[in-house]
Amino acid sequence: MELGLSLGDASKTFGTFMEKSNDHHHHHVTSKSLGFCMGLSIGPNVNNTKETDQQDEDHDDDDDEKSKKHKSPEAEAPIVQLDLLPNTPVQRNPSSSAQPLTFPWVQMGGGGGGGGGGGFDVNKFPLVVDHQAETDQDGASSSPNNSAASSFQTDFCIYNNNNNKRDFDSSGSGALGNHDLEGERASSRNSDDDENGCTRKKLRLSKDQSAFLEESFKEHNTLNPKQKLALAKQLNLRPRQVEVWFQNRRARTKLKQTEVDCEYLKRCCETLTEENRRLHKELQELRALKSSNPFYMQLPATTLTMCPSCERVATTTTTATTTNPPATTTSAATDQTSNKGSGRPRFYPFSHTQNRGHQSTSTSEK
DNA sequence: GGTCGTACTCCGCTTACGTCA
DNA sequence: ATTGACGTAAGCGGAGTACGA
Repeated sequence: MELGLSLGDASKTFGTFMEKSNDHHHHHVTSKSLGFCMGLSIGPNVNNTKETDQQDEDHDDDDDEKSKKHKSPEAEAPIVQLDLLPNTPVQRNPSSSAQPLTFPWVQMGGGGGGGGGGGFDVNKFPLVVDHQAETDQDGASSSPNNSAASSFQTDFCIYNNNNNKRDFDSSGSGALGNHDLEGERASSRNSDDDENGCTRKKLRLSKDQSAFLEESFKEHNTLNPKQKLALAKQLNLRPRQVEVWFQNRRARTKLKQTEVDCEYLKRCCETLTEENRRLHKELQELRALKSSNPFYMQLPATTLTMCPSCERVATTTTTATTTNPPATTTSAATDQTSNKGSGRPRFYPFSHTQNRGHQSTSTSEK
């Protein structure tokens, strides 16, 4: 009797898994490839590569070098990829794709007395905050972000008055006492924060601004200085704000990707545990069958082995007296030790010598 | 060519604020 | 009205890189 339970060459199966994983199919480690290896591919992923390639195409200007500098960490993201970019609709100008994106708040600002061709500028201190007009405009969208922007403008009034007009804080939050502290903590690296003579408080970007940035992030998750300035100008934000937004956005993407990876690996682990349990049970059953039916030993053994390379199943019938199991479980080293000096011929159903694409599962064959 | 200082950007961590249930 | 959880803008520090002196 011969029990040919080939679990495959671990290393080869791992390679197979990796190849499959890179092929956008992140299935579980299938039971078909009986190799007990877990592919935790942390190699370069396709999506990021594509993204950076596109980025390279976009950056055929002077800023190429700088924009390429910090590419590598992102390129090493795990292969388990999920498009985490929300499908945020951005209101593009449908009439002309060549024209820059326009947003309602830009036009509102121009027509609503914002002046200076500017729209709703969250970074400029309004001389007079027309709160009624603001709420009227917000009424059209009823967006909480817009309302946040309104309170933000009110806060700007506060900061524009030497950080001391706390009574004007319309938000009524309990953090008023931190305003002076905020002012002191202004970073020297953000010198543009002080261009208006005061330090800035944290703000909420408007819905449209976020949508625009999101669209831009879809195109390239990093910015070169030129793009940053253009975005900042288009959104009436400071370049530093655009920069921070992209940094935070990348961090969020990475965090979510990590969560997805973790979940995927968890499922892989569960699958492999279950597979391991099943194979152990199968092995026990076969051993029990072997002990209970010795007559079975007289029959030619049937070896069902799967090539780890091409996953082709080969069935071979041979005599029990002249063959050894190709591999009971795992390593060729084990086979080597067990057969050392025995002089027994070994049998493998695959003629790998004729096909260089298939690696032998045992070194003792050579 | 090697070294140093500076500027810039990135990331990770953290803080603080706004929003919502 | 209060409160805790959550999302996120922003600050800070360290690291890496480019560039000129």
